[in-house]
Amino acid sequence: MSGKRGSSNQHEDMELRRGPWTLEEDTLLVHYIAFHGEGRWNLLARCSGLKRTGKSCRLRWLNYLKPDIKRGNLSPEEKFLILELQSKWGNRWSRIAQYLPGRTDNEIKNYWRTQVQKQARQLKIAADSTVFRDAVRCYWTPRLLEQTSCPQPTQTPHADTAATAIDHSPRDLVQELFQPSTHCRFESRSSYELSGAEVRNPSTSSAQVPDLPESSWKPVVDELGGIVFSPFHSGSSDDNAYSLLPPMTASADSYAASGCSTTYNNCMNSVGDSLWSMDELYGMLKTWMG
DNA sequence: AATATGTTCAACCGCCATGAC
DNA sequence: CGTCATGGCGGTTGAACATAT
Repeated sequence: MSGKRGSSNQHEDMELRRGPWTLEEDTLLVHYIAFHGEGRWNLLARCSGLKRTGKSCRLRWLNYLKPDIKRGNLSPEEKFLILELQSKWGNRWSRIAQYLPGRTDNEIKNYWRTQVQKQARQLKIAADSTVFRDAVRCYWTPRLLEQTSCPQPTQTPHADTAATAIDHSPRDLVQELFQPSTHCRFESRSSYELSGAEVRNPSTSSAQVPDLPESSWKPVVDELGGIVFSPFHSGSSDDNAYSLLPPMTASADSYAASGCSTTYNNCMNSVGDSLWSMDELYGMLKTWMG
């Protein structure tokens, strides 16, 4: 709480309200800002008649009342961006939020905690571990990409795409982040790189997926911080597709076309058709990742 | 229908950086 | 240079709601 030290004034002496904001308070805050603009939050709190701290007013405005706040569920593109940027920058939520127009750092943080960390807990992996990040990139990211209408790479890759993409829409940024030649590769295929289009439509793509030994399907961390991709593919389009759980319903053809290894299929088959065991999945991941 | 458990997300807290004095 | 006020950030909490038993 700010303003604890120093001057004792009338505003501090009066009882401050806490908890959920009322419609009246919201109206008061919106009208005040309409007349006086944002900023100087403590002054705002004192002069507006709100019995709130400046911090509370600022938070309410930035996270809820500001006109350009976007409502509703995060799009696949936005989720993809969160995963990708979090892997680059860690929990720099405000920085990540700069690349998702209309989304607040609080919302992104909540998404990460409720959705992403939940998966980590279920897998019994630390959310900040390399294993988990690889799992995100190998299972989750491809699914989100599938649900976007991109990537259809058309632009020249950037060395640091995010740093140059602040004015882009999430979809633009997804496309930039998903530049195949810089971000997607496999350890054992130095000359082979998946393009986004190939990933999206593996069964119809003209991609030349080479025959590789099962053991070669091993994701590696891209030293540039780009996407490290595994071709596991889900046909699912419901919300479960956001789960880290491996695909249950994708056709054998699509797996074959996408180059899915028999090791992977064997693992998946061994897990069963009804429920996934997180322990088994984690064991498979460990084996699979070497 | 009642209760327990899990999930979501708005709001708060404490710390830190910055700038004014 | 030290003190203080302020704003911003990331972590955490808890009420409301949803789902399971």
